[in-house]
Amino acid sequence: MADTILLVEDESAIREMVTFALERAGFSTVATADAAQAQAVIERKAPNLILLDWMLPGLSGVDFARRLKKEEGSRKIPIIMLTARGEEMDKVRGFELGVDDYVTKPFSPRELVARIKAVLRRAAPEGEEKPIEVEGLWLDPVSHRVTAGGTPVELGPTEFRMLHFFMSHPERVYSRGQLLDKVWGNDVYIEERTVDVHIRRLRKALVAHGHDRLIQTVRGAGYRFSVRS
Amino acid sequence: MADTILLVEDESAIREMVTFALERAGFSTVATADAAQAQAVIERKAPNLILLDWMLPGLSGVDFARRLKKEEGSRKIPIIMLTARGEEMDKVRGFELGVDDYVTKPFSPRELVARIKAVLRRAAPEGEEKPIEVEGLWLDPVSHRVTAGGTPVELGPTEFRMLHFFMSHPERVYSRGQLLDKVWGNDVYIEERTVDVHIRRLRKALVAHGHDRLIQTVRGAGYRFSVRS
DNA sequence: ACCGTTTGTAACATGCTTGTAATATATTTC
DNA sequence: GAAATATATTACAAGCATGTTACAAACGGT
Repeated sequence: MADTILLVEDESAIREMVTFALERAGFSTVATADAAQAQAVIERKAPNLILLDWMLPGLSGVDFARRLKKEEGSRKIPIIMLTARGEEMDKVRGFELGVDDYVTKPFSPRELVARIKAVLRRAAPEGEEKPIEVEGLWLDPVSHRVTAGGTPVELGPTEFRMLHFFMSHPERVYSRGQLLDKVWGNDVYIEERTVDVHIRRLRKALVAHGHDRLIQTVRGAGYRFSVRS
Repeated sequence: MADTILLVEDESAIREMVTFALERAGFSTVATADAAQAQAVIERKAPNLILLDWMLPGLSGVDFARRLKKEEGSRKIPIIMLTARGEEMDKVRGFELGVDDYVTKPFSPRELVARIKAVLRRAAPEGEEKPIEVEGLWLDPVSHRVTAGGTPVELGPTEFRMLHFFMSHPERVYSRGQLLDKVWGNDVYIEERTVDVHIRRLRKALVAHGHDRLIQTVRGAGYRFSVRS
């Protein structure tokens, strides 16, 4: 679930400072010193955002950014440029390249983190998610609300995500492992039995209006959300 | 939230002069030399106003303005044309394009800033003028006043903007980060937890008439303004 | 320059959520 | 029918998200 940030910066002092700040802010970070290494990381790890130093040995940050924005695989990854003071005048050129934001050195860790979050927020599709309905059970992703026959259903965050996933993928069995991936995130280390507990909590919240029957156990396989009994 | 002005001007001397004047007047500015670069900046930064030179290399200012007023994404951005003396006769044509004002070279920085402010003032109140009411809670953007059941509610500026935003976007969850973007502005970098404090202040001001229940916490997601409990 | 107000942050308090383990119940297998 | 296996249920403590308060810096008007 944690976003991965790739930092491309040749000065090791800045690299360490930034890495430390990002890790503390809950990001997963990878740091490289030049474009070549960075390219390898991008292909292997598919980072969610790239922090790119303006001046780099070998291929410059500007050229590298241009190349990234041309390649199909990396075009959509947001880029934040790290520039020194005197380089500010070239901002236009950067924006023309499709760079998403700039941070001018020296910068505070807080500002950097805030800008990263802002860019990630803007990059994320502000989904026009429509409410889902099944047999009088409504789930509205926008208002983050669930109602059964008009009356509100109280759900914890995990149960909400789980129900949301189930309702958008009905009539299909998911193993506990798959549910951990889909509902919790790709890189979590949790007991598979824990899924049972959350299934229980979800059913408990739905039982008042009889909607718990929609959450079905498939013995030996996992769970399924289905209208048919 | 400082307004961002995009300047499109091919003469670098004028570009620097105007940039300096605008920065000193508290605007955030981006300058480009031609229409192609400007287009990129518009898409990235969504400036609040565009200063457009009448004569430009490549696509002329007139043609560029026409295109901007045709595109959905840029139609609403006000445009001020920079013209030399002899070109005044064409003003009529320009106003037909939907250009908002003209400034004739040579102009004083003071005059330019004044015109920009005037245009922004005229453009800003776009439909967000009417009072909003929810369950006896009134917010009037014009008089900048809030009343609950007839009696006035004391709010700080930030709380007012926040309530205004909430009341015009009800039944929808906003994360702390989104609220920072929407209520504080795009270029401000503040701790997300600060949102909590302002939520608290807003609730405190509304509690006297029981309207604090409209500001709802959605655990793990953010806050929501909603009539329903 | 002064004073009251507003604002952002830190620190502390509180309540909910969550993952796990332990126990109970159901289903299959032999 | 007993053992083996799979799922259901419950209880709980540790962690985490949010609520709340206090305070100092910044701001705005005079």
